[in-house]
Amino acid sequence: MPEPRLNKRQAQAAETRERMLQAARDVFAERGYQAASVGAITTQADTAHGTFYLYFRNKDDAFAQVLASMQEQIRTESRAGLTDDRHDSLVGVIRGFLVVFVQHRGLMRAFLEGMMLSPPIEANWREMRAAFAGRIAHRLEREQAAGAVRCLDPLAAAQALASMAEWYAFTHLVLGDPTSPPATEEDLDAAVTILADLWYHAVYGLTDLES
Amino acid sequence: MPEPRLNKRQAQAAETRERMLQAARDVFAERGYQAASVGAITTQADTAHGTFYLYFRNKDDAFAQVLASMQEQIRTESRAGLTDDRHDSLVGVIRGFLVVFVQHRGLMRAFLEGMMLSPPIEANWREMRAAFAGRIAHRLEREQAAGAVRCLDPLAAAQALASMAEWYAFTHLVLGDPTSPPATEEDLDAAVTILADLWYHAVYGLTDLES
Amino acid sequence: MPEPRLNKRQAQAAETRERMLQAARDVFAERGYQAASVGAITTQADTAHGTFYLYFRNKDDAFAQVLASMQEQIRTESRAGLTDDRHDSLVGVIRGFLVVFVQHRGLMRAFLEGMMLSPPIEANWREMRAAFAGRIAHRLEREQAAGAVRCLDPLAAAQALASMAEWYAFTHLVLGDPTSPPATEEDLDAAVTILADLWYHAVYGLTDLES
Amino acid sequence: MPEPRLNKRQAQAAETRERMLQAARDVFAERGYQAASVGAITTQADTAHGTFYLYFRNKDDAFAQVLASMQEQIRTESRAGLTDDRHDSLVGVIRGFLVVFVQHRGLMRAFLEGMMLSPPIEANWREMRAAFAGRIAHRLEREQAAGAVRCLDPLAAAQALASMAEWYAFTHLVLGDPTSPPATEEDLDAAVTILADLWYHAVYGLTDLES
DNA sequence: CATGAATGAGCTTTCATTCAT
DNA sequence: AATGAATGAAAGCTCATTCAT
Repeated sequence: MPEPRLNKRQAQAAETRERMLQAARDVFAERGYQAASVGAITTQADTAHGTFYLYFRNKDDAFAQVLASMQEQIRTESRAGLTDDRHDSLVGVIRGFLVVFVQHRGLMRAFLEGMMLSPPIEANWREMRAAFAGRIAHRLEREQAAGAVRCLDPLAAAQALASMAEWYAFTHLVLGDPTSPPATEEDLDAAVTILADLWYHAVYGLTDLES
Repeated sequence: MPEPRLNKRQAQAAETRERMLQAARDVFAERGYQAASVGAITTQADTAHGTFYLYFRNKDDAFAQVLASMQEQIRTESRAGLTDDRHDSLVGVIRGFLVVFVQHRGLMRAFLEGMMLSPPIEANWREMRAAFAGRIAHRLEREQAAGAVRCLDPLAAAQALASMAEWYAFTHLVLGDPTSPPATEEDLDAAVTILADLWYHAVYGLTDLES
Repeated sequence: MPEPRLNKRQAQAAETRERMLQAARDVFAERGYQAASVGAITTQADTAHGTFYLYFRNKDDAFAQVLASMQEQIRTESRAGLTDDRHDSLVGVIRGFLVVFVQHRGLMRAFLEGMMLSPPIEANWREMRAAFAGRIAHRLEREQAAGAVRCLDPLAAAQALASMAEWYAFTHLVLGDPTSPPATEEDLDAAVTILADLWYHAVYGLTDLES
Repeated sequence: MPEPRLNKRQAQAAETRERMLQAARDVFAERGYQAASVGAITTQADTAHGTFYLYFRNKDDAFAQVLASMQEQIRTESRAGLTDDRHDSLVGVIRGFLVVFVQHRGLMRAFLEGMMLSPPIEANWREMRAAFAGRIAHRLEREQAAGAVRCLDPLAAAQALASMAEWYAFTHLVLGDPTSPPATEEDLDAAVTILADLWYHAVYGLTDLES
């Protein structure tokens, strides 16, 4: 059984780690990937400069941990209940996806920035997207098997549709005029509507090409 | 007949400017927006360090000029002949759009990176996208008026579809394992195919919602 | 009793700070305000370049701190005992004033140089002089009230007399052939004598104008 | 007899020289000694950058020529008529001296700045002051011989009194709050009054020391 | 576990001066 | 006589990282 004195130290360490991680989150979200500095993080965490390196191997590692914690949070929250209705179900999935961009605005921005600069971050993002596209592709395959969807490459289609949602979300909900206020609930609704509509028709729609 | 005396110096200066601009292009494309350094550019251009500032006000100005020259080239080349056929026409537009991403791989990456860091660059990109989306929206409106397209917000739809093309192009043709070779002609063809297919059905497709 | 663990680091830091400040003093005194470089200071202090910025916000801040330390030293030393005798007392004040110029030759030169280049430094100097002139003016007023001094604007007179002392001191004790040795004790004595004589007659002398 | 074609060139060259000198004057007066740049001067003179070096050996040389032309102008203008009256005569001399500071405000400031940085400029200034002090000393000697002035070192006294005028003029008429407007006619009058008064009493006044 | 002083490579920018034209 | 492109040596400042305490 661990002695209480050690436990106390461990507890304090855990508390420091949490504070540091939260500080990193804040700073990365506010300043972006490059502009975030170790000094700013330790100041925010109210620790000494060197303490940073007790919990992170380096700045990149800190960013990776921040992203990981964000992704964990997303996984926990996004248990979108799928209904029977194809369209409602799609709307639900898209909304769940977009909500993430709104909630983690600053971090998503930093994520994209980091993606352009650091291969590991790019790989991270690639995985995230592969998971999302994979689920969509899987669903498309089943619907194709059931004859509900016309013939198209399920994976490519899934990636393209995910791209649409992702980039539309990013440009409309994350970027936006920095002077103007962040995205509102109405912006989110409008985005869900147009994306779901196009997505639905892209997949289930029939055109003269099929006739 | 122009005097040779005057021309010789001007010609040499023009040559230097061209070399410098090309060097800036190369370095920005290779290293990205932030990591590019004035020193790397002048080394590449084989000039003295200070010469950089004869041709650019500063690093940002250099990047702006590089982007401008790229955009100029794009405008010159992208006179995609539109055919009568709706689908062929769409394929042409999309292909023209994607080709840019393939040709200016590194620069597009730096562009996106810069977008996240510098408001003027973001504004630049915003304009570029507004022009593209505007043209699409305009076309959608006309087709709606002609009854060929169902009721949907033309601008929002145009932006969403442009997002799809843009981000799919970026992630598949620009990003990607830096070790693996760049996108091939087949990658391009595949991208055009899936994007055109989805786009076409998203706009012209009819589903049970319309019945 | 202070813990040795804490003290050792603090002591080392204090020592570094002192070394850095002394180095800054030396370099500013030797090269002047503009020509002094951060590199020269850190070389002199035998520290890394970046260490400079641990102790000073920037070069101007370093200069301000150097001046402040000089002024502090002056304040500490200049507790000139005033005697009852008007003339002796004046000689004491003037000597105390001049001694500063001799002791801080290089720094006074840099001070004056900085004054011409940087408004904050000018303001600093202005304050210093206002304090000196203010004290003189105050004394003149009292003596006027006592009928010992003829009618003249006490503040203007104080400023003019301070100017005389200041500029004579500067030109004779600070400037001068850089090759020739600095001012000697005799130079100082001679300066005190002439300044005190003129000052005394300027204030207490009677001429045909008063008859 | 020189051919007219050559003369024309010479005339143009003279005109360019004049323009360049005037531009240098303006720039040095406006920006000061260090901050003045060759580029600013040639821009102001509306010539090519390199042309500067046809007329000046380097920046220091340009400043020296500017100062020389100013001093020439001062010599030409300052033929102060001396009256029989000692006091009036002194007022005239002091006023003539102060007027220079008011008229050449910016240049005087640059002069002082340069003095602190460049030995040749310091030497230049030293000469200028020696001439002024010499004339005063000479007059004092004559008056001492005539028994009108008490026993004091004529040269030292002249230097001290010149210092008073010089530094009071500089601090009150040249420096001044940069935000406040430059010295007015009233400032000048006030300065003349106080300086003449103190000077007169310093030289001709009798105190208890003489009794 | 926590500290924070110290490091030093690296960056952008300015500008006096030269010299081929 | 005039040009102006080219040079390159400085300079100030930031910040990720290390390590003795």
